[in-house]
Amino acid sequence: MSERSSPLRAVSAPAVQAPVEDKFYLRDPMSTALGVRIVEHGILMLDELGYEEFTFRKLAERLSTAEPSIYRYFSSKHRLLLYLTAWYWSWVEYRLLLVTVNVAAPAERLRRALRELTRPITDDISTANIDEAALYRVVVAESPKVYLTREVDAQNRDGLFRSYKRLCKTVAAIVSEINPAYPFPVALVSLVAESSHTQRYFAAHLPSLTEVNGADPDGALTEFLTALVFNAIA
Amino acid sequence: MSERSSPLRAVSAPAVQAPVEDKFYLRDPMSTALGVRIVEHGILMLDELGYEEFTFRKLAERLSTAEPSIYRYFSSKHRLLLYLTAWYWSWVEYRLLLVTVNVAAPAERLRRALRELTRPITDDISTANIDEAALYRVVVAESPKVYLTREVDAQNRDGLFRSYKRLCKTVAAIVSEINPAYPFPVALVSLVAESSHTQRYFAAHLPSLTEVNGADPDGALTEFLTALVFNAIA
DNA sequence: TTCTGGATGATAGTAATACTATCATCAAAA
DNA sequence: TTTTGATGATAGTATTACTATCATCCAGAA
Repeated sequence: MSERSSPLRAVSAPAVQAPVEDKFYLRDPMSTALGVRIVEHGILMLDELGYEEFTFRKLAERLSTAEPSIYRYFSSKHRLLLYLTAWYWSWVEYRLLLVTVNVAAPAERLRRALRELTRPITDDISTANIDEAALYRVVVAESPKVYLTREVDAQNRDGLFRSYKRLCKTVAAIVSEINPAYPFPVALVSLVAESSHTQRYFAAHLPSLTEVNGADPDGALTEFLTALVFNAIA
Repeated sequence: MSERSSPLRAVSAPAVQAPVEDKFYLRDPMSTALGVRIVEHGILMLDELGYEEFTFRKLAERLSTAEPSIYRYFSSKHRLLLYLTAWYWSWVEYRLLLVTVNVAAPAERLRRALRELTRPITDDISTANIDEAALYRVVVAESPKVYLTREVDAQNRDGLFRSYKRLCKTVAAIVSEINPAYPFPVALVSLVAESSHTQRYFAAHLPSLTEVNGADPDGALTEFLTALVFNAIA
């Protein structure tokens, strides 16, 4: 056993034993060396192959282990993706809190929060074994698949979307601070969160569906969505 | 052979032989009785089972035919979904043009266009054999899966997303008419088109991610997105 | 009327996927 | 030293996503 703890816990609630997190996996992948490699190379292979082509058999081959060993951690590749996206949202929330804490003016806090929400995540040394940039690409290309299934309701009941919902609620609270009368704060934030991924995907694959494609696409996207929010709540 | 023509052609370009449309299917489903039943019950089964659980084998059983007969029309269930979503966007564009033609004021034209873009589609007698309401639910729950695959680029090259792109371009032109300086007209429209589905899905399955959930959710969604657009381009 | 082509039905088969079961091994904690 | 828990290795199942083949059947041309 290693001394690593689950990234979900590390990021969001280090000291608390959150029983709900266990629903993502059968065995905490961050508690063993094999588990860490499953997450690490799971991200890389999802990035390389895409969700549909990715299989546990291929991952097992890459890790020189057997398929059942992976199933001991995650009951399906869908659960692995669910785990990775939850990790991603927790990580975004962590960074978002970092840059907004101690900022008095709510407008500036919102501006910073939106920047964290809409910019791509590049690799970060603070998380060993996790290629953040690859994870970000996986989230952009695959994350809607975690909730667009017939198991959403059951999985939502199990708390598997908690980190995403909490993040949206956090940012929505800033919106309401600025304009308490605005009737759609959470919808506005979840729209921005989803759209930042969708528009980036469009820019890469269906470029005629977006203008976010010039010299500085990242800056343009943040600018586009930030203006959208501030104009909506003005 | 029946006298029906492809709905894609019927809606978007009745008189033109559009060679590109053929890429959706191996044989035009609207040219035969079996083809029509495949589309008709394909929609119903996708609505009932969801994309993942839906298979051509189950559809064949329901139609009292054999699996290979369906493969003669569509090379995969993904192609069927692609065909259905293209049909959906063509249909939306048709209705949108109906309610905006002969409206002089661009602001009013945009308002009407956004209403068509964001409201749910209910059944319509003008399309026999097509349950529009079921198709709409399928599009809301499954449409991102048509482009979130590794085949997007090839399929985009084949013109399979043409109807969606044309619709966004059409509405974006109204936006530019109102404010020629607005830098993101197409992005704004594709964002609204996607978000109208996403927010509706959230309302049904992840309700804490949106406020579009009260007494009149349809009205609230249209209002939310319309205000977003007009404030963005003001 | 016969012929013929195009659509369908029926059956079979394949490679791969998404798992599950079982048992032996092996290292470390108790 | 015993035992626990993780892993390795092998095998097997049901289902999926197709493909191949051939017989039949009906409508329209000759």
